[in-house]
Amino acid sequence: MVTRPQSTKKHPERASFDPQAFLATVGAARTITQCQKDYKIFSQGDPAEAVFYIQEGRVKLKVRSQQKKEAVIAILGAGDFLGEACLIGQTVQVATATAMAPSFILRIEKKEMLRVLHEERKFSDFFVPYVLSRNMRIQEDLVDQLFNSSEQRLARTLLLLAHYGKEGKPETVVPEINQETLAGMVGTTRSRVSFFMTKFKKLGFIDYKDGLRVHRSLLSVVLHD
Amino acid sequence: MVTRPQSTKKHPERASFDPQAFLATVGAARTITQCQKDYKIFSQGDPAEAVFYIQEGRVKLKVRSQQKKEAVIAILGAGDFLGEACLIGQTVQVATATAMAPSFILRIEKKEMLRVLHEERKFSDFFVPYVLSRNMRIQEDLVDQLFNSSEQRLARTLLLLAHYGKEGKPETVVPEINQETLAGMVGTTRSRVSFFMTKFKKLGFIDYKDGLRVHRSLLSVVLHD
DNA sequence: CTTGACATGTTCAGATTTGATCACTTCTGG
DNA sequence: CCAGAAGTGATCAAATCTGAACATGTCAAG
Repeated sequence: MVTRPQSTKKHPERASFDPQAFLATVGAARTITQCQKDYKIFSQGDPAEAVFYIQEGRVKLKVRSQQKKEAVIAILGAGDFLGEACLIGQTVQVATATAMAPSFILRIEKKEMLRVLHEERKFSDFFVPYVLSRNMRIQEDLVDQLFNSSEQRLARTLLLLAHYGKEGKPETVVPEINQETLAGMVGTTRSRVSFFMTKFKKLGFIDYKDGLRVHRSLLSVVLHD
Repeated sequence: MVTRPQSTKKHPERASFDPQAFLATVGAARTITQCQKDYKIFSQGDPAEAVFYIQEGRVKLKVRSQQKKEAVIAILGAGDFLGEACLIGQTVQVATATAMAPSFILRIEKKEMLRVLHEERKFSDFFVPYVLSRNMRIQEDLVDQLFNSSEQRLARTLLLLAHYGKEGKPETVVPEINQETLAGMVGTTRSRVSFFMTKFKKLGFIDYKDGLRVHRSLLSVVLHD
């Protein structure tokens, strides 16, 4: 399963932090890239020497195994960081980061990131909770994997992608997500995803009026035994 | 699958940090508990208002689902933190933490933890890489779940528990770990674990001379298609 | 020694999942 | 208009997994 896109709300325990203010501090050691859908920010195996920050857009983090299987371990959005592992000595990227939509990506050199983390209290006060929350997100995904069937995981993924939990209305899922990617997120095969999608459609849990729409009734799948 | 016990080596990118020095700074808002095997540090659902630090010992983090299934999401050792989620506003524990061996556990009140993180640069310089490395560990577990069969995941878990990657010698696995727990870590059933354990035994990948011992040859299971 | 509590080995039928394949539908560019 | 590419729906045998049952082994308390 996969980490859901970052919701805009931040950490309740902390005064919110203005990314712009942060930008100001990193001086020259940063680059802003405006990129299109399918642009590769980095690839698995690339040397890891910078951290990336999503100003706007959506990015998919994909891992490929020796056996050529692929899994999507996270879908990240505005406010998320990528490639933080280089900060703890990871020398190569363990995943491939691809833009799923036009995005603005900020690149901060590892050295600069370390300096800012060390010297700018405001920034580390912001970053610690951020990393902790990423932790929680991944942990939830792991728990989901350990407990639930692929049908339930698909349902959960769809609900999260539709950012459920906000309002009660059926919400449109990010349109540009195909069953292949869903399979990678859920940890199953495309044929399985297709199978469940038609099942959900038949049961009225989802529909395709103007893109894929997820109904709250899909929750019953997640909750059921 | 499950996060392996903390190895003693710390983050290569950072000067090492002396937990004792850290202890000195937290003053009165900490408690040291010496506890026995099976002592519950906290239970799923408990209010989360402190962070715990393992000075010595080993702790199992278990989650129970509505359907009463249980999964072990991490096995933590000396130098690891527990219950950090309260720092980002999590109000109840999402897991149960149980000592697997006699342990020394330090309890730091949330408020104090936040203060120290904010004010003691040395501490946050230590904590950020720590949380990032936890992140990596969980992420690896997630990837393992997404890619590998339960047989492979069991093999990987055993190798990690035997802290493979240090030397080359067969190493004794923590003796006090039963198949039930292994099943919870791997995300499968006990009967499956038993089945694979006997298989591994027959193939000479593990043996029981003086506790469970894992051979490097078990790696072949992890690596094989 | 006997009992009970636990951990483990084994089996098995039924459920689920995989992986591969084929057909059908949009699209898109030439 | 056509060819190719990509996404989807569907099927199916083989592989894998679940959940439950039952047998055995070990240990400690009574």
